[in-house]
Amino acid sequence: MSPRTKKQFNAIRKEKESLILQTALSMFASKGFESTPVSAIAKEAGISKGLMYNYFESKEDLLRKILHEGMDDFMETLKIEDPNRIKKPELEYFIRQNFHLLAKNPDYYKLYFSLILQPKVFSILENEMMAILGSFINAFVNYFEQKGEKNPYVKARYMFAVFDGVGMHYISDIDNFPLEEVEKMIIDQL
Amino acid sequence: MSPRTKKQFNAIRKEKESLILQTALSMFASKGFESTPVSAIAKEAGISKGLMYNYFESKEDLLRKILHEGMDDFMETLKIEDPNRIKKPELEYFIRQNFHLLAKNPDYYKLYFSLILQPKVFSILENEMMAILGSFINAFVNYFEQKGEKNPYVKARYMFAVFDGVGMHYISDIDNFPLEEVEKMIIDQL
Amino acid sequence: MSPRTKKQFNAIRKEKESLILQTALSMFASKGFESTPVSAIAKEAGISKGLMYNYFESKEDLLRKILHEGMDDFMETLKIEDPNRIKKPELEYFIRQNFHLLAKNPDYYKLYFSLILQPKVFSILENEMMAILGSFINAFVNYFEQKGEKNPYVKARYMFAVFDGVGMHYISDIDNFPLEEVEKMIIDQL
Amino acid sequence: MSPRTKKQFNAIRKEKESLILQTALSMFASKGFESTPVSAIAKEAGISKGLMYNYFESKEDLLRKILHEGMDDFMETLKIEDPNRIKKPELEYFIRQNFHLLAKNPDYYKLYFSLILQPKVFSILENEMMAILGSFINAFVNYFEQKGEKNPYVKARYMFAVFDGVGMHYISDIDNFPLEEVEKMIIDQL
DNA sequence: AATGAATGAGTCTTCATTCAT
DNA sequence: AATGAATGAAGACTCATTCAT
Repeated sequence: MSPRTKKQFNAIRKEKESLILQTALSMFASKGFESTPVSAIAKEAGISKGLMYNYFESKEDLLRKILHEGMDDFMETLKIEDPNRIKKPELEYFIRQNFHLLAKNPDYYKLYFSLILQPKVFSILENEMMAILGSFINAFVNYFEQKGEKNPYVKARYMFAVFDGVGMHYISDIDNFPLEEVEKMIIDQL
Repeated sequence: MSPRTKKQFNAIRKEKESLILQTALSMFASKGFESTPVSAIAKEAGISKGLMYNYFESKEDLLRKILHEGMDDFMETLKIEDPNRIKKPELEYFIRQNFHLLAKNPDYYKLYFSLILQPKVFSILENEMMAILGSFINAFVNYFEQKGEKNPYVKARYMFAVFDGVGMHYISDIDNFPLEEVEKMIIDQL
Repeated sequence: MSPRTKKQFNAIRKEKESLILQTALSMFASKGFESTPVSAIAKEAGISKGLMYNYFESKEDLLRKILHEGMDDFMETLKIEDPNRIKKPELEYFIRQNFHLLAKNPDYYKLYFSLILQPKVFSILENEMMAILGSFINAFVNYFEQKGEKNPYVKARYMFAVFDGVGMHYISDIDNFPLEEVEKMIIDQL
Repeated sequence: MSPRTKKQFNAIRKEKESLILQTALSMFASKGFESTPVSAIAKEAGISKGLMYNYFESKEDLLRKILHEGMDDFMETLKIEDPNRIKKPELEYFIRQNFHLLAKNPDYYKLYFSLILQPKVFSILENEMMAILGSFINAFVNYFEQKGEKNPYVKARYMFAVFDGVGMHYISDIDNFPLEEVEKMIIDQL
């Protein structure tokens, strides 16, 4: 009968928030953002519509939080020690991790790709994504410069285009796309 | 006094249809399909909402026609004589044309990419797109086999992933992406 | 090359008007008035939408003319010589004609019943119909009075209710409804 | 402070659903189904358009529910113990009830008659109505057989045609149609 | 913290009618 | 007399969001 402590409250809140995020991610991925009503997410998550707005300011806010969470994971996994002195093993690791995340979390990437290409949604994250992409590109440019490559910037942009292209094709055709072999091929090209 | 001739009517229809298609393509590309109301297209095109439905059965029909037109252009431009005996110059030509279309028609590709990963929309074109992709992949596999490449299928899928990746990054950042140099790099890799 | 005479023009006009009326009647009967667009009638009749409005002021006008035509037929067929001195054979004749028209022209009665019961449409014809019904009822009241019936007015209203009820059930189930036997039964009851 | 209980919600739902059904019935009866916009029902009921769709899936669903409710009343009131051994008092009771319902609920019958002959709407209820009509006709056929009537089937169909005819004329001219006397006349004829 | 009734702006679509030719 | 392009006013329906309890 004693009132719950603040800690308990927070734990419950966090758990419910996570449930909503998971549910929304899965539904956005399979039906699309615009085609998934807030009411459907609430029903699937087993809570009321009203309560959703206790956790997220708006549907857009919910989306933003999902994408941020994924981006945080991404950044976490792909942290580069010193972007100015990146070495080949590190680069290889980066690429492997990149594809590893993809294979491990196809739902998230399905959502990511389906959203990133929608102008309206893209605008929500444009700046953040560009900042991330920019920092990785810088690291790659640096690497290719060290290697004495002729057009380091071109090569770097090309590499990231390749990552996304492979990602897209993989999540579009998971059963047939030869992800591992392609990964090998890319690494060999370095 | 006398009614317009059939020729006159046809001219009107053709012109207006084209106007609507152009307007819609441009708006779908910049705002997204779901986020572009029919009313907005009509206003932009300077016609009434109702007239849209004189030319297109539905918003979805309009989309389908836009996509088909683009696919026809694509097929037209990239026709390969004999897919079983493709030669290097032909392949080069294919790649150049591919990027040429991209640079010439960024709006179309913006739309194409924004749709390709949305389950609901994708189903509209799934079969047609898969057939096209499949035939091109076959031609590439064939080419790489002739060249004695180790994993022709892997290489072919990789190539198409690269095309889409480059396309995506180009249309996401037209001003900065070094399309020509990347094209050169890809051709040199052959 | 000589211009058509006024007579010819009139003949053509009349023919086309009749074509439109026929087409509209048939379509209204099978799909309903509200569910039959003017454009569909025009197409079915093989003329342009615009021309329709050369013949009829509006869709409602077209409906009114159809109904009037049918009512004229009805009146024509069921003319009663002297409503004040109606005799049994005349009454029998009236009833027979009534059912005869029904069996001969089910399409028209389908339309008639489907419309007469729609408030909006009914208001178009309310006065005219009521006048007609009223005059017939008077004749019947008169007849039943002569016969020394107790409640001539009640009997008369009952009779007309029966006519419409039988009409409705007949056109709703033409194949099974025993129209002739029912007719006989009604006449025997007189 | 605390959310409403389930009971409270149920009470609200029941009351509002009933309000909408009543309002819609009344408006459909006076203006017709097709000529009554959902927005008008909402305004008349003092609620928003959107709320209508919280209670009914569609305008057609609303119509269906209204009709079903009326049919349930009808079935309830006119339950016949053993359709194979129907007796005269039971039959009289049936007829009286039939007309009683009519007089008590003219709006519903107005709607019923306005719909019954519209092909599009009729298809919604065709099967159910036909089943009901069929079962009653069987009971009547049975009764007339027992009575040694010459053409029991004809007589039965005639009776139901009469019921509908009287109903039609009554609801078309409530103030003047002598319903009670007609009822008496029908019963006397048995 | 929690509910779901309620709102209202926005979306697609239809169609009677007009009009330039 | 004839065409069909064009309009615009409606109509059904959806859904993010608010709010009383």
